[in-house]
Amino acid sequence: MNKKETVLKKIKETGFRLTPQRLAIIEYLVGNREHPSMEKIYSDLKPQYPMLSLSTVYNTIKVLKTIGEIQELTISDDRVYIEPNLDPHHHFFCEKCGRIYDVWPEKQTGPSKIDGHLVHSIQVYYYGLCVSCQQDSSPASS
Amino acid sequence: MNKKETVLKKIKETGFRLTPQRLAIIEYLVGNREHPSMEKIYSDLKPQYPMLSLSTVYNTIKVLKTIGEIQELTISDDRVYIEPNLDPHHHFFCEKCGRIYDVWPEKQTGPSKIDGHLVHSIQVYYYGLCVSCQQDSSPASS
DNA sequence: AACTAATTTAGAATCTTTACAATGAACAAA
DNA sequence: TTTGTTCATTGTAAAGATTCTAAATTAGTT
Repeated sequence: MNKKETVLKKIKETGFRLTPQRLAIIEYLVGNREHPSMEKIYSDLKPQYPMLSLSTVYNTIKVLKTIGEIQELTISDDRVYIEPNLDPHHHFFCEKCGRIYDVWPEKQTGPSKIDGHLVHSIQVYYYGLCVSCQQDSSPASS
Repeated sequence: MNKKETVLKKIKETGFRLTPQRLAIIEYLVGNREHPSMEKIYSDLKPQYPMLSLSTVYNTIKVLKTIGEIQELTISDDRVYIEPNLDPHHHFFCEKCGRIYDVWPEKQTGPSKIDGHLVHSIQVYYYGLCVSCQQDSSPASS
């Protein structure tokens, strides 16, 4: 069973309904190695699915987060980015261009408890100047 | 020279002006082990400094970030939290009550470059259920 | 085919953060 | 100490992301 089928099965099992809009969003996210914002998901899908609304994107992302099939990155204060790739890894945020890069740690450290607090997930964010922006000296893009 | 004097000196040296409002905010933050939001800083200081505006809090925080005397935590998507304590440490965010706890790593890992990207700072965020919320079974507070 | 509850939709509302323009004040130089 | 320039403050408006709402629709079940 592939990833998409796994997600659809989980949707059903948890009592959520499968709608064309949700299917479209799931297909968009499965295998996606980018970190799209809500607006990006919406505007990318809108041409092909004109019956899609931004509210539904928010709603579906909430469902997918609830069933543990995506994570939300609060790496920047301007908006939330979606991480569909649950393989444990870190992120680098370029303070100049705003791009987000995946960073793969040699070994993921993941304590289940820390100071008595129960840990559900961990996010490691690196901030700085990306390779691309180190080369050119043009002004910041955002 | 204590911490407060260091910050004041740095303000002057970098060409920024020292105003009563900025002094009040700096005094509020130096030694503060909490993670106040902009609104919290404003409402805590307002009674004693009625001539303070929220705009000035934002402005002063921007200055303090520029001179490297505070960090901003984007641990939650609802707002930015200020971290006045620059001793390198991590943070735990309780998904039930919203409290932020400091977490002190045994040894801080801090590469200056990763995949070629120049790293200026690192944030490690843990998410889960805090000690306090594990004990009681009352509904979430936010 | 009918039923019920979940979902979608568009738009309004909310909330945080930024922008703006007029007023005020810090700092340096005379 | 006074003056002048530039930066800072203030209050409000604007922007932008996210949430809420209520009516219409539809998925999944009977």
